[in-house]
Parts: sequence; structure tokens; C-alpha cells
Amino acid sequence: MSKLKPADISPELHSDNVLTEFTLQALLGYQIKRAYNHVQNDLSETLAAFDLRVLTFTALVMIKENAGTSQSKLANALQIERPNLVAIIDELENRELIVRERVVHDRRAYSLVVTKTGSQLCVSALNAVKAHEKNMFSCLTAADKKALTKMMLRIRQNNEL
Amino acid sequence: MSKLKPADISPELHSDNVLTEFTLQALLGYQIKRAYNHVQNDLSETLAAFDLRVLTFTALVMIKENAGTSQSKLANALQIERPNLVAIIDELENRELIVRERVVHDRRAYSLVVTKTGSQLCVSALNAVKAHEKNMFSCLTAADKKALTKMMLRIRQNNEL
DNA sequence: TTTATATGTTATACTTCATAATGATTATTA
DNA sequence: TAATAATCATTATGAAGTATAACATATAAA
Repeated sequence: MSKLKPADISPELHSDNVLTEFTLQALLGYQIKRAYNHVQNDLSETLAAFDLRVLTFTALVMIKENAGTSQSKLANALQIERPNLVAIIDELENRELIVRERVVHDRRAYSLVVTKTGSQLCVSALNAVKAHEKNMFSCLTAADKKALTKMMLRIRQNNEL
Repeated sequence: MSKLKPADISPELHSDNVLTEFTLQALLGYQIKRAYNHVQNDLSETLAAFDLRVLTFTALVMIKENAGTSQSKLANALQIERPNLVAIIDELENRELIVRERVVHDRRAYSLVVTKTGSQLCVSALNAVKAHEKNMFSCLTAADKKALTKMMLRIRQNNEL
């Protein structure tokens, strides 16, 4: 059986309006990326209501949970460079959500602590984020989410250590 | 029973060297983000061996699969702005991995097609990416991966339409 | 005491990403 | 048909995110 050849081989535009992506769809990493993009975008919108960017929010959460930490350690935890954390801490301090306190036995470093306002905003924002997650993952069962969490942790541990 | 108070309430540095992230770890989106970061980084390294960035690679794959498409449609599929695609297509063309062919019935648009070299590089890079995925997700069973793919698709469909 | 290292900061550059505007071409519509 | 609008690729440009070098101050190590 001979293969049929296209009758017209002159350059033409691909006729379909939407492209196929069979090759990429076969890649698990691609599926995760596309799904995560939605989560990320919706999270950004959610936090925008509190005038917070994702990174600023995570910084606030981490400072609240790790009261008294330094910018150096925080930058490490957030996986960003120290210089880039300065502006974030500046903003949080200007908005009086945290304070930079001087450390007695180490006058190089600051001790970062959330204020009462900061703590309250943190709670409100966190509630909004939980609602956002409930909505984003409404298509998953509780068992799904549990399994998904375990898989993500496994991937992380598989490549972090 | 009275609660014990810390003996010293003067500002001190958080004593632990590594910060906890209990609050963030309770968020599924955060788990996905952290896991995906590893995948993304390893993918970048994998493609660097072919002198390809992730976006350039996906563009090449999409052009191969959708021979004759236009830059406009491709930008749409890649979810980037048309102006930002120009440099990518320029690079692919300069490396003779694709060609911009003029379209007969529409002299505004180009018809993008992979060259033989481009097709071959695409195959090689794709094999490397498959190996990368096999390695990255070696901690997951086949059933895990299948379930994960389904979940990601569900999230995507839940928020795309 | 000398040297090395850590902290926060500034300055800077590079990359990524988004928008406005333009020339050429095609599609629409009056 | 003529006038208007829309489309395609492109340039220029700016905003935002990210990475590096260098510095002053302070602590730790030799």
C-alpha cells in the first residue's frame, strides 16, 4: 500500500485555529505546569485583595511562624537572594505589618517580628488563601488531595537531598 | 496550670538555623510549587545540553507538530505575547532549525516549518526530556503518574473553561 | 591582633514579561 | 468600489523579577 501524499505542497497556513499539543501533553511535567499556572494566577488575584504579592505574603507568614528570624535566614527559606528581600521587608515595615528589631548580641542582624496588625492581616489573607484552595481543588476528592500532597513531597525529597 | 513565659523577652534571633514552614506546608498549592520547582530546574539543565531554553524547546516541538502554523497562533498556544515570540523564532531560524516560509494567499503571515536538522534536534531533546522525567518521577508508581496526570487535567479543565 | 566570615544594604545588570505603536496586508462594510 | 477596520509580524520601550559585585559594619576564627 502506497502512502498518500498531500496534493498541494506549496506553503500554506496550518488550517486549524487552535494548535494541538499531543507531544507536550504526554509529558507529566507539562501537565503539572499548566495546572499550576491556574493555581498561581488565582492565588495572585486572591492576595491582590490584601495588597499583597505572593512573595510578600509568604514572607509575612514565615516571619509570623518564625518570630525573631533574620533576613538572611528568611531569604534562604524563601529561596531568593538577600538583596532582593530588602525591598520586601521595607514594604512590610512601612505598612507596619512587621518590625525590624535590633538584636542585643549581634548588632549586624535584625530580628523580624510581626506586629498585631501584621498578624491580623496574615490571618485574613490565610483564610482567603484557604478559600482559594478549596475552590481551585474542588475537582479533587479528599483522598486525591492527600495522595497529591504525598506525591509532591516525595518528588521534593527525591530531589532535595 | 499557669503557662510558662520566656525568661528573656528582649529581642533575640530565632535560634534555629532552618526555619519551619508548617503554615505553608498545609497549603496544597505550595507543595505543588516546591515540587514543580525541582522539575523545572532539572528540565532547564537537561535542555541546556542542547542549547535550548524551555520556551524555545516547546516552540520547536509545537512547530514540528503543527507544521505551517503562524507566529500569532503559536504565541497563543504558548501563552506568551506575540512580540516576545519574535526573538525565539529568530533564534530558531538563525540556527536553521525552522524556516519562515511566505504564505501564498496571506502575505502578512509566515508559515513556520521545522527543517530536517530541527526535526532531528527535536527528537534528541525529547528523548532527553523523557529520560529527565523518568528520573524526576522515579519515586512515583505508574498508577501514581496516571492519577497525577488526571488530577492535573481536572484542575486545568476546572479553571480553563 | 590579624584575618576571615556574616549581615544588611546599594548599585547594577540581565532576563522575563507586557504594552503601545507601526507598516504591510487582508477583511469588512458602507 | 471606496473607506474603514482588523490582522500579522515587528520595533521600541518599560515594568517586574532575579542575580551578582561591592561596601560598611559587626562578629568569629586563627
